[in-house]
Amino acid sequence: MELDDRKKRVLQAIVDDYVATNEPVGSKSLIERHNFQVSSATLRNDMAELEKLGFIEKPHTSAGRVPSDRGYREYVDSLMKIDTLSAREQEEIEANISGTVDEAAELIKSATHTLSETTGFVSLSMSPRLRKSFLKQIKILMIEPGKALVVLVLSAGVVKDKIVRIPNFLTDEQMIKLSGAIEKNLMGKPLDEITLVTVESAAKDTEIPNPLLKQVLYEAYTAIKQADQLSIYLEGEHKMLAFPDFSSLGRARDLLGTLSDSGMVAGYVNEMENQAASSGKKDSYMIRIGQEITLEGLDDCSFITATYNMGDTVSGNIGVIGPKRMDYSRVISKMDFVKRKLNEELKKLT
Amino acid sequence: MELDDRKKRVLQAIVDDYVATNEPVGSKSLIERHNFQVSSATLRNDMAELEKLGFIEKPHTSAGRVPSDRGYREYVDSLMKIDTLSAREQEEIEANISGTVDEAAELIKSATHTLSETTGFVSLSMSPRLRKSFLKQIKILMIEPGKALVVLVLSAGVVKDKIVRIPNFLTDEQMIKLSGAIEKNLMGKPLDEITLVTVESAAKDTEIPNPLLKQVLYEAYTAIKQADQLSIYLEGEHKMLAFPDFSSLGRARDLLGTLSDSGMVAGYVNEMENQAASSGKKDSYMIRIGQEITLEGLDDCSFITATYNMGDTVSGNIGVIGPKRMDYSRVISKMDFVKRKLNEELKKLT
DNA sequence: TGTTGGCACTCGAAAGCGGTGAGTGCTAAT
DNA sequence: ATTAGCACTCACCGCTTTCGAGTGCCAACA
Repeated sequence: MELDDRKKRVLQAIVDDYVATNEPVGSKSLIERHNFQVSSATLRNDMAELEKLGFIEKPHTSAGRVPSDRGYREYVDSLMKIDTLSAREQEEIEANISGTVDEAAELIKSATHTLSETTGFVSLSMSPRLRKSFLKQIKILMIEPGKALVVLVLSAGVVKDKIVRIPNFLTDEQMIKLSGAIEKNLMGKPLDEITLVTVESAAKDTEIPNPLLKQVLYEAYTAIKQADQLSIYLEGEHKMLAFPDFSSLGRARDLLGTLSDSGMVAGYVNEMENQAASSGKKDSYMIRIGQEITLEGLDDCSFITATYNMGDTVSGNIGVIGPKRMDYSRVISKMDFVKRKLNEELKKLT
Repeated sequence: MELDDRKKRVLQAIVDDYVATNEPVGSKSLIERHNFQVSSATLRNDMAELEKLGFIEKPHTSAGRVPSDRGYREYVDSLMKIDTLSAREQEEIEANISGTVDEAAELIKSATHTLSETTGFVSLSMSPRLRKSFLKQIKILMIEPGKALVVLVLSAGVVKDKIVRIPNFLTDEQMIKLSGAIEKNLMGKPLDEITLVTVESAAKDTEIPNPLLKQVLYEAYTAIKQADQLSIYLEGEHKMLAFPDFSSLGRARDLLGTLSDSGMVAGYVNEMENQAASSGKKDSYMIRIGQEITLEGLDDCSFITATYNMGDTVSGNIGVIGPKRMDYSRVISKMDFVKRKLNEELKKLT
């Protein structure tokens, strides 16, 4: 069911106009704004057809047409051409990302911030998926009797730590010995291959009494497992209130309510990433429109994400959430640029 | 200009009714709901008086009265009696705070969460003011050539760390020696007494070449200074949208916009704390109502904070932001209870 | 077969309008 | 100082009217 050329143009024009004006667009105004070489009656016929095919719909009988989710989908998949950013825009983004920050987490946060600023939407980032990164160092520092700090240094330059409880009577020297033994045996292992058993066997050849060992090893293990937990960072939620699309208090509340459940959002982003990966994605971005999003209250939103990389095995996501009535071309090109800059900067860190 | 007894009762009744119904309250309905032993005409006179004194005002000529900021102020300062929580409420709060968490930051976060849940408002917490805490340990861990991790252990059981850049050719042993020297000299010092000079002189008696030293010391110093920077955590912003008081999109946007600037909010909380401290506060809570709040868009809110303590010298704040048309008594008693529980749990940690 | 002008029809948005009722201030009597 | 009474105000509700952009359909045309 291919659309003929003019129908494509019509759909494209409807999306463009609707995005620009937030008014349902009618056959007359289409003729005025774009120079189709046909009459409004002809367009009316085309529009009726497009509606039958599910690309557009009318809010009520006597109004213009509005793109449906499917219409937007067609638009982003084959109608729009991605535009390039002006030099000034590029500079602005670059200035914000390539700052003085040289910790990966800070860098990612600054990219997220820039993304929200430049698009005016909600932006988000997922922490890097560290499962596949490997342990470069693990140190257990005695803080005081009964309390220690486990410090993990991972490939890709990430450092994680966790305060843990340990048996009171463990001495400083025992701890150093133990820490060394664990490190020697786990060094170079990817996080997802480390199990409690691995950790326990790593400390076999120390002569520390077993009952003391047990707890420390378990805590070290939890510290490692905690390191590869995903977390999400969201920014600019309030900006959604600026869009007429959410001027109904109810919608706005649902939306912000859902976004406040960061675990849920994180899960969804993760799902998107997995789907894209398993379907052999070709694009540099992933996109979900309106009802395609399974999160409550995001029916009027679009969700666009991209993947950043830290080294060969570690990656994460950045993304934006905006009204589905958005200028997809601009947003995507902006996100793409932010992503590329972020990747460049991350590479410098390693 | 003291209010006579009945006028006090009238003001109190107006606040109570208005909080409960969100409708301007008139003389007739006052008579109905409360049993004043006088006629509505008498109350009208009293109300006219109260209005002249600035405690109440009318939204428009032919409507009932609404408390002014000054009215609320009078109410919280001398009219309301703080009620006690039911056993069930106490249990609910206790269950949420005294969890398995045993890191101070986590504990504070969980208290903040509970606060938002139980009040239905925005809640917030400030990180502990660590200026007065003293250094228990400082370790500099070599991560890889050119990169190290500075780990600070502070009194009150707080651990902070920061990744820093160091000269490439600094060896592991040099680092250990240096780290030891710094620690020996700085141990026990309150953070706010540590200056760059202190740090530099702490490393005098190592035989490491000066140019190498300089950068490390500077980085150690910045790590220390960074540790006592204040940060704020906000939760439940979206809940504000549930209140009819912010049903105008414009107000809601202003409010959430302001709250999203966490630096600004943190500054304000800090200011509140300082004012309270310097004026010899008596209450266990601080409160700002409506226009008293100097943040933009919070004219219809009240801001209530309390202070939590970690050890003798370190403290921070928790608080809530809700519509100024709130049940002050309940909110205050809840916050007070959360604070007490939090303090108990924090004490266990040290 | 695709295109066009014409026309009756639809329906939301905006504007106008009168009634209702809770509330007020004022005054004169208690 | 308190009260009953009364005229007045004004937001709110529901109703009707008008307006106009937009539609679907039809008959005519290339």
